[in-house]
Amino acid sequence: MAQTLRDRVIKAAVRYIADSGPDGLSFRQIASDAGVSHQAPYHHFGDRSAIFTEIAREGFQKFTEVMSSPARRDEDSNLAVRMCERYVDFALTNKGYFRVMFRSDLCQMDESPETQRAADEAFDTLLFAVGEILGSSASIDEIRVQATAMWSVAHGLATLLIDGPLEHKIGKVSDRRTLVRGVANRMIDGITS
Amino acid sequence: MAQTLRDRVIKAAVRYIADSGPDGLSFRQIASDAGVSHQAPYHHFGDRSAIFTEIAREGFQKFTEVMSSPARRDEDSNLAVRMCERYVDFALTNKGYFRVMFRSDLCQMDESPETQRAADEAFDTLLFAVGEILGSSASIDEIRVQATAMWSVAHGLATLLIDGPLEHKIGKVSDRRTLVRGVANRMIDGITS
DNA sequence: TGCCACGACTTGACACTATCAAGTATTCCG
DNA sequence: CGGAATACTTGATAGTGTCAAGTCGTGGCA
Repeated sequence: MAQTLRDRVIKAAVRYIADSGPDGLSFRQIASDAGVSHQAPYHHFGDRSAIFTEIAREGFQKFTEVMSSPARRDEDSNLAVRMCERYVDFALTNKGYFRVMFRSDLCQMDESPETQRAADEAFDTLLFAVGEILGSSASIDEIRVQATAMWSVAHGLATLLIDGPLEHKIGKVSDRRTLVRGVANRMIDGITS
Repeated sequence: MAQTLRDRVIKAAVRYIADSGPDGLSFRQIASDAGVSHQAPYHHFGDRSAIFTEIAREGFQKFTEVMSSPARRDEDSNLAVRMCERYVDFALTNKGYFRVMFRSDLCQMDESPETQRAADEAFDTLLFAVGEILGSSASIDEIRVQATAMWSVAHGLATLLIDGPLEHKIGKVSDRRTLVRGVANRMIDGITS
């Protein structure tokens, strides 16, 4: 099954970003790796930032799928902990996407309703989960603050693990799962108390 | 008082990063803005990544100062909440530094012991604070997990506010301070319970 | 069948970038 | 006085994003 050039370009870009970050990404390099002229990718993506925007869109889509899938047996039974774990897992196994998704300086959301919508959908799954955790008695405002808290802790942990000095600071993170559950549980105690 | 070219270059770079992110930063543009030849900055910083490394070093230094300064009257009396607030405040008022400090793909810590040390020192102030919060009965492991949790929530909140879609998602963050305190308090409830 | 429009790509050019290499001018020190 | 170090400059090279103008095949329609 022949992959289109468009797909190959995105795939190569995501791989590169996962390895070396988005900054040094070169359209021309990717084109030459794919064995096409330097303008071929340009035909599929208006400009350099467009490919980031598209990667973000796909990323949010994958993210939503992961976050809203039914619980598996090997996952924590607590919804909040599970969300946290999935968030971090997603980030670490999809570095190439994750590193782009939250970079408003890279991708121009305002020019891509599709990416905007994908991001909204992702956040909605989070809001929905927090609503379930807090129960029907919680106010909208309360849900928003709690969702922000949950999002923050998962996002912070993920970014610190990916790009930050966390590993270097707390010693070898030999068992990431335990760390994530530990952190999430502290958080959850705060939320549900 | 004549600022050295080195200082002017860093200042201009930090300002640019705060406005537009680190990616498009151009050595040559900065040089020409400063009215010097395109190689002048190159003389002070071995290469492009060296300026990021230096910005990170200064950033961590400022960060440590902010985090370890004595409590002011207008700050929250709870140490954990105060640390959280300061963290986010620092990030938002020092975007140019913050955007670089945690980007291991941009600055090569491993080649700069000074930056490495500055980062270590920053984390130590955090560990110290968590130690105080938990009291002397807490184990080292417990302190590390709690410190990671606190760091994660503050870091996540800060990055989401700076680069992320948070503002767009939870509506206008009209009173950031209230949001940060709200989030921090949820976290703290978890930690101290 | 003939034609032509359009998508997918190529080729060429331009301005811009980081970086290497080799200058120059000043200052400070033995 | 000499020379080494410091703080630059000028010049050149390779690589970059992007504009503009091709080419080439395939599908649809007369």
